[in-house]
Amino acid sequence: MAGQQASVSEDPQKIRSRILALRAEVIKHQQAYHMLDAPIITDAQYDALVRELEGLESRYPELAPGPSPVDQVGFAPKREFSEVRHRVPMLSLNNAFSEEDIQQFVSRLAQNLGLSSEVLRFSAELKFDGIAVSLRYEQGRLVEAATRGDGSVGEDITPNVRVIQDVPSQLVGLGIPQVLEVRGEVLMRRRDFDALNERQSARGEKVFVNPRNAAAGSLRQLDPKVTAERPLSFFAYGTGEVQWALGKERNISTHSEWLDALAEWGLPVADDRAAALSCEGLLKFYSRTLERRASLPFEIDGVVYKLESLQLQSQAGYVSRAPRFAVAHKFPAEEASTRLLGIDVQVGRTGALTPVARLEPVFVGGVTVTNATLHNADEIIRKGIMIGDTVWVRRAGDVIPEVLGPIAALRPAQARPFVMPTSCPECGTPTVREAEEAVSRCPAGLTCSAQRKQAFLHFAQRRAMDIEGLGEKIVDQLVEKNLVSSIADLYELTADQLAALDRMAKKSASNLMSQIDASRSASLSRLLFGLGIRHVGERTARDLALHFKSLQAIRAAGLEDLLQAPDVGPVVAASIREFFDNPEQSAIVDRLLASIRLERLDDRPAVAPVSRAVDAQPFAGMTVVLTGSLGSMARDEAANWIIALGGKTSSSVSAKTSLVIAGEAAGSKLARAQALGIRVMDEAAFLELIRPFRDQGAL
DNA sequence: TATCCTCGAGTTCA
DNA sequence: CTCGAGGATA
Repeated sequence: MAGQQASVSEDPQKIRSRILALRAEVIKHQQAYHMLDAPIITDAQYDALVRELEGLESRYPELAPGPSPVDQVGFAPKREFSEVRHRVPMLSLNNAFSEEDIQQFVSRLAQNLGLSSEVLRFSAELKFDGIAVSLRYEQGRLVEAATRGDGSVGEDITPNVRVIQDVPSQLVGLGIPQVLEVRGEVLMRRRDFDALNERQSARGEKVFVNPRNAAAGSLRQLDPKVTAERPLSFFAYGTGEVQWALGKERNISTHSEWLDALAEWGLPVADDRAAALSCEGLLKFYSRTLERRASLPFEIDGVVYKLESLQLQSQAGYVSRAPRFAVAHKFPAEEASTRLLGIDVQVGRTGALTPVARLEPVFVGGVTVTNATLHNADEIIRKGIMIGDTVWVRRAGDVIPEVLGPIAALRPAQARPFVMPTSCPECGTPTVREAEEAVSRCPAGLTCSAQRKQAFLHFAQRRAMDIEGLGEKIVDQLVEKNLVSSIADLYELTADQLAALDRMAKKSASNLMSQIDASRSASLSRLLFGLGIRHVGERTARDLALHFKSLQAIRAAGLEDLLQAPDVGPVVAASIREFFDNPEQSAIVDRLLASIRLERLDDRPAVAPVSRAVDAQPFAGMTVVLTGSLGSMARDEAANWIIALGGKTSSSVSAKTSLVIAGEAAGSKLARAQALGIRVMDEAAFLELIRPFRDQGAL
């Protein structure tokens, strides 16, 4: 792929051609990014190209004649817009990717200034993923707006910026300079982006890959009426040219004071910022912001640190195209492009065929991704993905990677479309697809080895029979060696049989044996869930157990009886009947009952409400949603506390939700809660709330 | 009948 | 975590 370090030998001819190739590549991406608003590679990949080119050009200046694209901050303006020359150039920032980079930045700066690094103080702000613009105010009135362009000449986008609600056309307040150039970022909030895309696709118009592209595309409309319909936002983060009226200079000595002043005059300045931090404080700001990244209403790609003292800033000066006194501390990229090598088809427990993308490994969102689900055939068509494409992969706050879509320009001639197999890839049975359903299924049931394996894994999982040690590797072997053909056979396995398996010593075999034995004493709700009846999940299994009180009663229940149980409708009732009417399944249940003692109906939250003692129950009558990971206790435990203290938990945020408790790395649920204006509590506050009860040892 | 709310099912990587 | 779909409710 482009951007990989070619091992350049010392042959001058080769170095020269590498430099020329890199220059061509960099120029191509600069054009794609700045002129067409359609980047082909990620910022990180682009940065890598630039770094390699810079390295070669500085080591071998004699082989690199003429101007280098590296010296261009951006790219020359599109011809449709008239040019604006920036009176103070709009520079870019140097990037840092690690703590070491930051420490180095601080100590180098201290050295340059002849000061100790401990005395330096910095401001910290968000680095918005949007479009940099410069707004010129004269006597407080907006007179001109321009894009960054190549840093010295940008495009005149004044009519478009005038229709952005966030941008005041008139500044308010006292002590406004005669001339004030405000530097800031135009961006689109996530919610606005989603809504815009929905509208675009409803109208059959182009949808945008991400908010940044949407903002760029919207800002550079030739017709400002179109821009006016696009929900753009603006945040100010600095200044360009400033001229004070004679004798009216305001005493501003730090960067943070400037931001305060801009906010005072009516310009939007992001609240998420910090002043006067030490190097250590910067790193704290970074990690705190990284945690909150997913729950912010807009996208950011890092944080920016600037030396506070304006006087020291001017002492520090500039290196070619970036200030020495500021640095961008970038987050790991959330999006990356990579090649789609193939699409495999997996068979799930219910026989559902799921296409899975096999990707060339790519580092995105902090991990290396090689697989990503594509859900179903419709999804692949909707996204227009073909095998062999270069695709965008995203791994946002929500852990699970997602293929966004192909980069059309990079589609190879031999790319081929995906075809859903018409027979099961595991057992060859012809697949069926119900009308109106998105999934294809293998109808073979337990005859299909893939489904049989999944049945074991489901039965053994923690929330079902909780047989630790019965994982994928072991199940594969048990099934392939025909040691078991149904879950009932598990209870007839011997320690010798287990010990004969690969990767199974005597010790682990006997551990597994005792785990299996331990599961012989179980609750009805766990067994019901473990059977794997379609549409009967953990919750429904529990409802059924508590309603019918015995497996016999459930097996004997007719459709009418089943419908009486809570949350059971015609589809679920039919599925239950079908399961027990199947002679094969029925025989398995009979055999299981011979091996298992059902000792309880249910063994989870036998949580007694804490009523006495501190009589106010903090969660009385509330519906609470937990999201993110709590550092100090398991989610289940937290849920038990909420139930014990009068509340109810739910898995999704809706208008009925009364409270959201957000742990670390909380994602979309937190964002949704904020959108709906629902009360949000962090872990510390939650612990504080339950502390009196915890101290008493209730639970 | 339409809308809202939950549940079930499938999935990734370290 | 997200999607789709089943069930409850107005």
